[in-house]
Amino acid sequence: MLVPVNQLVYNPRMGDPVPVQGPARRGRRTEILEAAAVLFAQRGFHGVAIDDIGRAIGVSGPALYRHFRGKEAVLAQMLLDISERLRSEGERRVAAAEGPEQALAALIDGHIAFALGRPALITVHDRELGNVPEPERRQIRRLQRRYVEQWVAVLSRLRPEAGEARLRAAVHAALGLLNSTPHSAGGLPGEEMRAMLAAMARAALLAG
Amino acid sequence: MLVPVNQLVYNPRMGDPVPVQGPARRGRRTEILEAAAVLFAQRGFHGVAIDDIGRAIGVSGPALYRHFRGKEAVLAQMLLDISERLRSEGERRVAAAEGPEQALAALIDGHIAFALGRPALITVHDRELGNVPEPERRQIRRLQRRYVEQWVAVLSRLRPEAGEARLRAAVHAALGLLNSTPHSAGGLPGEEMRAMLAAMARAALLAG
DNA sequence: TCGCCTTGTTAGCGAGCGTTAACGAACGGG
DNA sequence: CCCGTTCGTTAACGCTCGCTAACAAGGCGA
Repeated sequence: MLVPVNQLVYNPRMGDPVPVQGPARRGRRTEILEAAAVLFAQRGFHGVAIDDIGRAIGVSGPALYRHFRGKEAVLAQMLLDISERLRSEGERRVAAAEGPEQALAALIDGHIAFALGRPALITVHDRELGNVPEPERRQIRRLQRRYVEQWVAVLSRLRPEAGEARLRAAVHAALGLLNSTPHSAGGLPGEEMRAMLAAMARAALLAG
Repeated sequence: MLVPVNQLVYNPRMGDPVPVQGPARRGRRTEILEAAAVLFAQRGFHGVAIDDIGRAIGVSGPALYRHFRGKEAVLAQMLLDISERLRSEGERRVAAAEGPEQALAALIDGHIAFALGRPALITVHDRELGNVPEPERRQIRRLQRRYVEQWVAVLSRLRPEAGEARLRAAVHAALGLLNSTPHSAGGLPGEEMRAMLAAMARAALLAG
């Protein structure tokens, strides 16, 4: 099997170069972010060493510093990506929907797709904000707040009698329900799980 | 103010002994477990040092080894306590209820009381199992499973048409909803929060 | 072809961690 | 009154970690 040279890992101590297994050579930054997400989700930010991340993608530890300013920068970039993606996807979906019922369903479906498709990212997203250094922490919080406010806005059109504080708390609880799926994964086939979570989230939001 | 001598912290480097502030002299083991729970919830198991735990209760780091075999033993004891308490309380409540509707409401209320009353414990309980060493890990898992099965049993009497796998997944999701309250805490007065969470969990479980 | 840029490598530093060792003050029973 | 037990202390060991330094190989434009 022939492999382009830039897919080889250089390591004179390990004998001949070896092809990088993995997702077909996107940028190394992305590769690092994905490997780190899985590790952070499994063991927590402080439980993962720089060398672990490197080993997961077939390079040595300090190679990471060619792409990030440090370990905290990896986490910060990761959470920024997730928050921004949730927010923009949410905006897109709400704009494309006609009426608040459809908008709510679209928000729920989008969040479920993300939670089931990238469980590690969702896990890190709601556990590790406290380890992000201060400048980026604020930005991530802002994005998260904007995302929640989309949900609240949609929901307050469906339940105009409820106060905003209550709706916000209800949205947080519903997101907690959806975000818990990575931990309790398995058991159910994907499509059934998706439908069940959607029904549960919808019922909870309308009952809260 | 007079203080019993055994409430004084001995530390020759810090000048005169100083009264222990804190919950009125229960056992040191309990004191350590409670302080550690708060710290673990805030920063994660690996983000907390032995010295942090000691400092939180007014003693130095290695004092902990008079009461626990090590840092992991603190975590293990903590999760064992929580799991056992959830399980036994659940059993008690289910036994005291008449009919599955009341039993479900009792389980929900009990879990909410625990989540709102001891947010740090709940947080640690569903995040840090992975850091518990192997002998105790299994025991904790067994207790958790028994607790979930109580929920499943009650729910399957209310919805006999649904398969057990589906009910189990629904229960996990509902517990995720309830366990998320520590993160989104505040905003709502306690009683309103309690009632809202109960309504949401009930609706979600009956809709899933 | 030369030389720079990119992206790896290994070696090592300094800090922090969990843990153990050795010791000391207060208390309680003989 | 002493002496063992309990529960603290400080010091230090060994290990791991994040990060930097110094160097190397391949690609590519002038």
